[in-house]
Amino acid sequence: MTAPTISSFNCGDCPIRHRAVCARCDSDELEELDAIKYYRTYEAGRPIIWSGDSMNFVGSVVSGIATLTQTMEDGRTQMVGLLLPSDFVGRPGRDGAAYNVVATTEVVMCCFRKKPFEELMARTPHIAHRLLEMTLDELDAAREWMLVLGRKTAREKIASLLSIIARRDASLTPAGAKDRMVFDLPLTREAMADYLGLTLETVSRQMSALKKDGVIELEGKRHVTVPDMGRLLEEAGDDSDGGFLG
Amino acid sequence: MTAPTISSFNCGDCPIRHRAVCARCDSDELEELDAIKYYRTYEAGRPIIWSGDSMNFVGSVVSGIATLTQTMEDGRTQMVGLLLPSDFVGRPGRDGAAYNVVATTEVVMCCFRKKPFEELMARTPHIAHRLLEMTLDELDAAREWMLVLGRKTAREKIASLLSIIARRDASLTPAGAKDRMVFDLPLTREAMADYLGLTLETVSRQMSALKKDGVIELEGKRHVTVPDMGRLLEEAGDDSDGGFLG
DNA sequence: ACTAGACTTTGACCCAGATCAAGCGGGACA
DNA sequence: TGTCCCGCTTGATCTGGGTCAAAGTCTAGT
Repeated sequence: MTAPTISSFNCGDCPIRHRAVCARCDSDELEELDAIKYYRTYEAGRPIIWSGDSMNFVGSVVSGIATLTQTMEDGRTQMVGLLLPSDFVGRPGRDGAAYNVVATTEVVMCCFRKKPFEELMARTPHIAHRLLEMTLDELDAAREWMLVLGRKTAREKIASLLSIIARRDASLTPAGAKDRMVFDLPLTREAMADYLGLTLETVSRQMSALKKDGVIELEGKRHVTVPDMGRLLEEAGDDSDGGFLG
Repeated sequence: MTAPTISSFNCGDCPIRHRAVCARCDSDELEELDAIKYYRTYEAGRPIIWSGDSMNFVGSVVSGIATLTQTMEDGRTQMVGLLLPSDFVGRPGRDGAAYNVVATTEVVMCCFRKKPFEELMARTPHIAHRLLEMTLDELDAAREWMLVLGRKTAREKIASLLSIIARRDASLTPAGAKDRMVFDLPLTREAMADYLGLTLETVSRQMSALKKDGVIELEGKRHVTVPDMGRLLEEAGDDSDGGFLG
């Protein structure tokens, strides 16, 4: 699966039809989007966009996981976004990319050339509106994340990240058992460290500590079981189960 | 100046007319906004909105400075937004406030009851569009801030904050001398600490260190002179003057 | 199976920044 | 004019997490 061969969806069958930037579109609008869209696949580890490059497209993640990162000249890097299916990449109205976007797993993107998309958006409130809603959600997530980065201990940071990933998985599997939770980490220890502003050694140590204390169970490095979600949320420093309601 | 007496602007004379959520509105749209707006003044130190409260209005900061903060049960607090004139408060489509909003100086808000504003926004692309643009800017700022919180040293954090404030002041005084810069800190040492994820003692020490090293000059506690902006940006760990271009 | 290489864990040590604890300075108010 | 209070500075000490170093483990490829 090395070649950038394109799978092609009819929008009606698209797995992110109801969550992406097109979620609110009616069939006419969808047809217009259909006319300017194209798919593109990126292998795991490949850059999708490099900071500073001029961007000629925007688009949605259809499948896979990508990260948004910022880097300082000396190499320190901070993840500033974790892109999941339906998340939007690129900023209408801006030319140069502000961040590095890298495929963590194989990623399929539904792309739109920037100019036509901007024009379409200008006359399609359904799109602009949905994009606003998604951006507000991202801003909320970023602010939650700022509390984690600025004020939480290493243990709380790890617990926070695990609960965020668990919560997201729960939203895909709606019939969630509230207590027990099982999922695979989509990130390496290093990526977790970049997410949380830690070193990978500290991430590893804290994972081991949480395991020793029975907060999580590990099978291999990536497969996580949380026997008691409430306990994990306490460890994260979030007031009890607020994270599920907020 | 204790009473919540209301000054009343004609929108045409409003100091934030061209930067706020109404920036793109034509005169008809402005009239509609005018019909549902009201002004409200908050004294320095007063809460504007408390996290969890249900919000019956949204609005713009007309003058003064307010902070957005998040707090953990044990009192650790992290600032997640610094609201300046023209910044928007509240989220259309959400009932409960997610953050504490507190007036740092005396603040005048131009408020809209939420329901009518949402209705107006739904049929006024100029408003929705401008709000999207502002939200994207805030998201960018939040991501910049995440790099500061996650990866910068205390000294770099202070230098970053100072350069952000200097940059903003420069944008109001467009004829900026590129090198030398003079401004007043709008924040206490404690607020700076909450902004940067530090303690107030560390903020104080790093301010002293930057002063000793000639990066800044201090007159009183709040009046800052930056003799060489390039130097400050170096100290912030930003690649030279990228901050002014980005 | 065997080896290569990437990812992870664990240990020993160190340091930036937190914590604890005095003092300082300047404005408001008696 | 004093004194109270709040914001700020500075010093002494402690510690969570970083740094450096060495093994362990999993997967893919030969």
